[in-house]
Amino acid sequence: MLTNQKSKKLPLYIQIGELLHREIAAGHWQPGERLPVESELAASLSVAVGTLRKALAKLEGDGLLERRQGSGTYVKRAPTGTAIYQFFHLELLGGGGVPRADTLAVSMVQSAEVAQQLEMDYLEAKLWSIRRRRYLNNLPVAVEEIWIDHRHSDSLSADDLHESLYMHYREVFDFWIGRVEDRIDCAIAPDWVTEQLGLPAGTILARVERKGWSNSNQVEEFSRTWFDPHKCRYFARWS
Amino acid sequence: MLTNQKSKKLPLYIQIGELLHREIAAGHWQPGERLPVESELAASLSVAVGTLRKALAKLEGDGLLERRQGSGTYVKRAPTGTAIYQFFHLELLGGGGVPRADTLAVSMVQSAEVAQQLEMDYLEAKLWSIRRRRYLNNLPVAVEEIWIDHRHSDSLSADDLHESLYMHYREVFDFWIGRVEDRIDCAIAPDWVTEQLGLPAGTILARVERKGWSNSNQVEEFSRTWFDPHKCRYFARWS
DNA sequence: AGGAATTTGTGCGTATGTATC
DNA sequence: AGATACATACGCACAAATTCC
Repeated sequence: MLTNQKSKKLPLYIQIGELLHREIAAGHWQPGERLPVESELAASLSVAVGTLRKALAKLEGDGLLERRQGSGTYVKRAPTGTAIYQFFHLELLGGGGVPRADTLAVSMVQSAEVAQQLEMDYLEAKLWSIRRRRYLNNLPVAVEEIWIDHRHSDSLSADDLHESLYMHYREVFDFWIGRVEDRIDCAIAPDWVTEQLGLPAGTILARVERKGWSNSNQVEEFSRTWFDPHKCRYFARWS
Repeated sequence: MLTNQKSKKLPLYIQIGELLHREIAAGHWQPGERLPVESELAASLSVAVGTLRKALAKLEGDGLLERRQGSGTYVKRAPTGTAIYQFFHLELLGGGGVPRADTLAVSMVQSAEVAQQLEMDYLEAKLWSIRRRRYLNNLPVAVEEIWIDHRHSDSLSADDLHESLYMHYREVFDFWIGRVEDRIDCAIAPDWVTEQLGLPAGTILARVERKGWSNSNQVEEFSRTWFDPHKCRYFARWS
């Protein structure tokens, strides 16, 4: 017998939230633009202000909107300039350092483990692998491998890539990373990593695994960064 | 005791949330137990139901409570949520884990290096050193040493300390930690650390160095946490 | 099985506080 | 200082899920 999925009505605030999400994704409100004030928007959508607020709060939590008391509700802007490094959290041991990266290799790979991290439908899906070396004040401090869905681009070569991968995403792939999760530990680094850093094979290095979500809340990248703890460290601020 | 600045009034729903958090942490409601119904709880706290609901929703988001429509609000048995302890950022490799800590030793020490981190006037100043072992789901995963200004307390013993050190600060020392900075790398752990974790001397472990600022923006604590990367890892979310 | 009571979820409206412009 | 816009807090009515008889 065919499945008889009961079409359940979603709560109004969810429907409103998805509607607004679609509007923003379609570009009806540009990044950085201010949305109509709550009372107007609620009236135009024929819902109570409280219901609209609940929808907006959810979108803010997803990183799609920014709400500022006394000012307004804004579509989150794509990061520009130095803000492109807002998610870069390595620093020299003495603090700071100017980040730079160069691309070592770009290749098409297949990895069920990574596909799962990217929440892809097919674990056999093809992925772009990008291997890069990272510098702080021109001192090589880390090596990383980044995986993205191959469907973002038919062909990809080291020459194509911007130095800032996040800038590349935004300008070429038409999305940007709005949220990431990092997990840090240490382990024996693969040989190709230690080679690039001029360290003996089998060296234990610190490792950062990252999952990155786009502005439309899709998992878009997974990466693994190995850094030399004698040269740099990961930093975090919480409040 | 050191003086601290007058605190700004927090929103009622935050106050209520923290109150309930403390009640649960203190075990006044056992894991799995159902809380009083919203209307009663709100009445007993002299707040509107909506305000209480906002507090409960936040605690649910933090993984401390579970709310079931038609049934009730329950204290979560094994919270996997990440924000049970706002500034505790270790998790098991599979994710989550209930944090616990016990105190190994409390002593008065002197360390110019740490005094500098604490931005103290006299580098020869005396400090309290608190050494603790940390657990996730009762599995020992990390060992840490925390230093604070000795002037916070004339005498300090392991028995005096709350299990949550931050709660101890707030209730006994009359300040609270509102912001921290973590720096993560890996290094050879001291012998007293590897001993406590049952690892061979000279093992390389992941290390978190933390500086904590109080509500009045003074550096109040410095700590060094060593964790076993085979058992847990540090996590961070950015947006 | 079924219906009533209980409990949380949703939605609405309003008044007041607070940050920003 | 005043206007604007979001944040907080209150209260009420009804819907949906669960529990109990």
